[in-house]
Amino acid sequence: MVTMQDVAERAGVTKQTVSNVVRGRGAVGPATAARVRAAVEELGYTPNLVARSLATGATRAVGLFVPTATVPFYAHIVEEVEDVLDEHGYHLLLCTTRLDGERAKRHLAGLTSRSVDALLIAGDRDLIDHLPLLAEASFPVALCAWETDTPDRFPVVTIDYERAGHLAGRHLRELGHERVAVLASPDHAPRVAGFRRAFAADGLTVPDTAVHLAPEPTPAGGFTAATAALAADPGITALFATHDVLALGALEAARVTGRSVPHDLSIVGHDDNPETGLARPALTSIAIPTREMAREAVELLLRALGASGTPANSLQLLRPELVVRDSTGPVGGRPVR
Amino acid sequence: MVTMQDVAERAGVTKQTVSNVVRGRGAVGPATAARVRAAVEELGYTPNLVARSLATGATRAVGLFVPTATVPFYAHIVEEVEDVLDEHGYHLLLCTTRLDGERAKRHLAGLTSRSVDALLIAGDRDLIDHLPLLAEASFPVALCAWETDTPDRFPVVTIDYERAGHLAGRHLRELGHERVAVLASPDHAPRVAGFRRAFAADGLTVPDTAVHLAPEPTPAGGFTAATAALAADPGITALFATHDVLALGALEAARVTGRSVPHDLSIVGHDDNPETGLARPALTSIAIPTREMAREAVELLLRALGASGTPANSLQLLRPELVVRDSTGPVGGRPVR
DNA sequence: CTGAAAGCGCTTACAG
DNA sequence: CTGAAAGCGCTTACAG
Repeated sequence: MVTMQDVAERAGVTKQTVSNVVRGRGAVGPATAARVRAAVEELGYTPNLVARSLATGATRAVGLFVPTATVPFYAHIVEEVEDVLDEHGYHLLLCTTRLDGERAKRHLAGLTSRSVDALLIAGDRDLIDHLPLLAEASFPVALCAWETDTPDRFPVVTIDYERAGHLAGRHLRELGHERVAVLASPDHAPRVAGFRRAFAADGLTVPDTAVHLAPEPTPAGGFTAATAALAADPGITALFATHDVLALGALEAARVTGRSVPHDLSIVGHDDNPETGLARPALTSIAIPTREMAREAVELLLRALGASGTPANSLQLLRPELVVRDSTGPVGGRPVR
Repeated sequence: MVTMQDVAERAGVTKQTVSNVVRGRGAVGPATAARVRAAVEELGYTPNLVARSLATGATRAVGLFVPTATVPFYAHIVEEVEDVLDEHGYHLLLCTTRLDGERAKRHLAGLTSRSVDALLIAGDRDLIDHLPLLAEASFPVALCAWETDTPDRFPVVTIDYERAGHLAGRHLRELGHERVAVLASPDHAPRVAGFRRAFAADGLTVPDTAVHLAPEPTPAGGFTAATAALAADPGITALFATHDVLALGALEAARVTGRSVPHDLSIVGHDDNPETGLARPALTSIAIPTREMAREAVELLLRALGASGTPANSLQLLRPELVVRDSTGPVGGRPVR
């Protein structure tokens, strides 16, 4: 491996000068600089980043924890984080925790030892018990995509999930729906609360018995929950699924029970997952600014790196938006004719 | 930050001894070791990985290039790679290239400078032009998930895609299909070739006019291609989609043209993507051992790290399997009654 | 079983 | 504008 010293000898200067030229800093005469650059070229010199890191105390790498990479929501976060890092010349160290707290802890310990300059934790509940370990971390830490029990020790950039639920509820209210049900994943309490608030504003109640937990966050789970909801109260005219994949199952349940969507049953999803774009009828959903959220979180971290070192401890809420498509319509919307 | 020297002073030994205790190597007396461990505990010492890397020349990090993280196939590769690395105490440095050759090149340059111990490139055509840069890399490089134009400079672990196409073709032949069409993505020539071989074995030809390129790897692209195929030859009884998402579009095209699947039209997909499990009828597909492939590739790299340094330059082909479900049936299968 | 020395390849002040 | 020195925190032989 060719070192800075080799280049220096070749160019007839000292390695300090080579360092200056390579980094484009410090004052170097144009003739000297040219000579150094030529030597770099001839020798095929490339600086040893590890040595640089040891000297500067910065690795130019940022760690990212996500629960998994196979769920599109997190895959988009990964890509956006990488984009921002790339723009700033940083590398991405990825850790997926896969519902495994021990694994999460192990990775955390590994990263803590100076191998990253900052750490972003995206919606990772596997890590929540180990968060105290980070209290004494020597680098900035931020959280994003956090829905419930938001830790207050670190800055958080997330979605206003309560508002998301409210958007869904208000949309159904504006269409005149009164008897409705909710298909929810266990972690989605804020969405459900927001949904209820929209009904409460009109003096209506969404009872606990109308909230059906999906056994798993898949179309099959949504099918099960929707079937249960329809059986519990066959008179409902609309369904709010706190996740698009659950809405997919609800669509199937409507089909099986002979209900036409949206004429007999309106369905509104959540996340506006592009991967569910093939659903028919096209799903009305709540769009989540996932990539913007990830970007804000990384930039917050990177700003802290440039400045004081610790980011301002704040909670930033990104706003979701209602996207109306074909799966929702006015109550009693079936053409009478 | 507390250093090894601090621990040494506290324990009344030299830092070399601390090093030995921390790494669990070298011979240290039990009493001394206990004293050192206590000092580590009290001071909250954690070794500086960067310094260790500079001294040892190993970073215990492996780089992975993938085209994107948002396609499930690659997301699974990412997770499997990370699993294997985790088992061996390595970290994952992730780079997605996103159809951007310049970006790929930039990342490659960044990683080459000693910041990874090995590099795995998964099906990344964005990188193919820059592969020569790696010829002089000081660390082992391997490729996986490569379908066409497999570079022969590096070891490759991939899928036997030709065999995958053959499995699809043979399955349709066994069901008696003779007039068929193929919906293909441009990069999937080997799958198409294998498919044809199955027909050629029986003296049948799948003409070029029966191979329809999908404009994009999405259900919409599959719909377009399938519609074209059905218009070009309304008499076909089966369709092979070289990608499950294309098969999804084909299902829709069958519906639109009033064909019942599998009675009027058999459809076989490729990849056995779990995310397409909601298709109705359930899709017959070719299952790809994605995670096994990723595991083999990383382990090959890790083995090289332990041994000589350069892995044996070989081509390893993992075998796909046919998974029969409800979208394929015997030709002329519509019940007559 | 323990210690003193040299070195990994760079950067950061500080003289000239 | 250029050079000699010290140091980043660890590990690797090598003496004792």
